[in-house]
Amino acid sequence: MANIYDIAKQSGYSVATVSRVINGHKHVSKKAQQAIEETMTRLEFVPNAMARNLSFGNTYNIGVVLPHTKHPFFTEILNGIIERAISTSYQIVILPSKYDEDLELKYLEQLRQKAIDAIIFTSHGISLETLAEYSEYGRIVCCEKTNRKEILSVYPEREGAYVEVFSWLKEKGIKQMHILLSRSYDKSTTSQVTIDTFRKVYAETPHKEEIITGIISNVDAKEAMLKRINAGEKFECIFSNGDDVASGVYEAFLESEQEMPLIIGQENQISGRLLGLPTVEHRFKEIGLRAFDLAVMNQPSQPEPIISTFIPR
Amino acid sequence: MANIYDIAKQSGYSVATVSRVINGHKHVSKKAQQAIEETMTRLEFVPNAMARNLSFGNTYNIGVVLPHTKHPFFTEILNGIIERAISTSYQIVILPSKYDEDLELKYLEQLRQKAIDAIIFTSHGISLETLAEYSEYGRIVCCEKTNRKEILSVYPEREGAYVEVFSWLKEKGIKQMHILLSRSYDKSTTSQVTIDTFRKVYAETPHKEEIITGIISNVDAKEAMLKRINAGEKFECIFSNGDDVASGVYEAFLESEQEMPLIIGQENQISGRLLGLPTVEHRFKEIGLRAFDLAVMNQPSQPEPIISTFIPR
DNA sequence: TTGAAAGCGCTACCAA
DNA sequence: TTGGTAGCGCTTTCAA
Repeated sequence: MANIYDIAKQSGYSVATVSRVINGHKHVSKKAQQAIEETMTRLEFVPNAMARNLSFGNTYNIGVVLPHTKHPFFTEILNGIIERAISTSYQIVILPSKYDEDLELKYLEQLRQKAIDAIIFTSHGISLETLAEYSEYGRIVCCEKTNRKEILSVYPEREGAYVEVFSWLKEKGIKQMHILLSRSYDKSTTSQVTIDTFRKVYAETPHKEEIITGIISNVDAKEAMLKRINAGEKFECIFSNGDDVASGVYEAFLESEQEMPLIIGQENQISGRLLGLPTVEHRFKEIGLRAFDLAVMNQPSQPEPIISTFIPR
Repeated sequence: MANIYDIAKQSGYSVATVSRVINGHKHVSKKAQQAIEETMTRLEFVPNAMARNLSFGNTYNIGVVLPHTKHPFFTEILNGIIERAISTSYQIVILPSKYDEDLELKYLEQLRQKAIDAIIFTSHGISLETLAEYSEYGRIVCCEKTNRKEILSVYPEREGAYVEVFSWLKEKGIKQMHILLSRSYDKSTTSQVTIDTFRKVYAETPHKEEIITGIISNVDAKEAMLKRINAGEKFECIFSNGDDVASGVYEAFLESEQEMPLIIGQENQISGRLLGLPTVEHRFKEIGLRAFDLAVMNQPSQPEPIISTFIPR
């Protein structure tokens, strides 16, 4: 593979001039430019990306930390990021985490090693303190509300929509409610908002046994519900964390021939529409679009809410 | 940021020895190792990833070309790739293409520029000839059946399942069939297999008007079907390219209060299960797992089929 | 407008 | 076991 020295030698100019041509800089004579370009195409020269990055000091890589890809929160944010990246010179590097703190730390180290220019945490197992510590090595954006100024933030503003849902349910006369969550209250701000909003609207704390965590997929939901149904538990209303999840709940009741409770979904997915379930629409893709902008831009910014809406059905 | 020279100076050893410690090489005294490691932690030193890559001559980046992320074929393959990559030292770089040949060429150039070590095409707009030409710069794997030995290949073997589907439909007495496709016959091997298998089983060529292309999402399907229903077209059976797509078809008929035709889905998605539609299960995730292995390994290999199965309902 | 040479930060060969 | 130094391939400053 030809390198810049070969081009210099064969064209009769210096590497400095060749470099100028490569980068389209001024102060190169027409003659030199033509000779060099001719030589480059003749030798099928392409500049080595790594070497350029080393010289420039940046990588044009944006890392995206994903715990998994089983929930639209993550896949939709990723889609937004990808869509936004396509017309830029930046590339998206996937950093799968499984919420593993060691892995997340490894990725933060990559920021320090300048293997990536910026990092987007769609979610994080590691503490915000630790994230903040690494912000000196590159931009860090987080898809949750955080008030630390070192961390850029764009997040779904769920509370308004949740207030609507719970008020709607209360008005309907719903007394008992099961809540399906992906992660526990102490680990997830989403879980916190959900429960806190319930508490606010209903003016009571949900029973521990009525909060079911560890539910991510349709199958998780179906299995968890079947178990409880078979144990004789009764259900009036189920507030789930996704339409696909809600469908799993629906299937569990259908299969065990129990009376169908009122099921609420989220994400406005196809499954929820087919079953006619009320749902909450979150604009995750927009969060991705915005997260990319924040990762690339240099200005600090306020946490940016992206508003969710309730879709009754 | 401290570099290897700083460590050398402060620890009293040379950069060569520091490098040996970084890479865990032999022939370093306990004393030297301790002194150097102490200095590294004291100065918060981390080796620069770009510089190492430049020296080593590889990047540990695998590029994955995705036309879009609206169909499980792409998202599931990507999931498989990610799952497989997580325990390796390789990273996944997303290369969105929209089937745009210029973009795809740009990505192949990155292979030449050594910005990525290997590239996986989940699908391609560019010709196999061109792909083959670039194979000298890095491993190229393609998620479709190709007989060129320069290109590694792992693909869904659909024909067997399609024979089953069409035979099943024929036995049921289905005479007329509409076929929904993502891309046209000449551009997509999937479309070719679909139509060729229909032809084989039914011993007749499908009517041009009964082949509907450009259908990728649920919404595409719903809109296309509504248009045709409103134009007075009649439907006996619809073979679609996905359960979510099939659901769009279902919704169109439901909305326009027409008699529901027999609808066949694919991908075994939640939506198809909820509607009780027959479907074809493709093991896309496995294709992703395997594609990653091929991209990382150095041995050439035969095209590898991953068998699809028909799920009647 | 051009070129020499000093970076960028690290690896690995060859001597010692 | 160590160190000197020539790479890896490119950019950029400083002189000319």
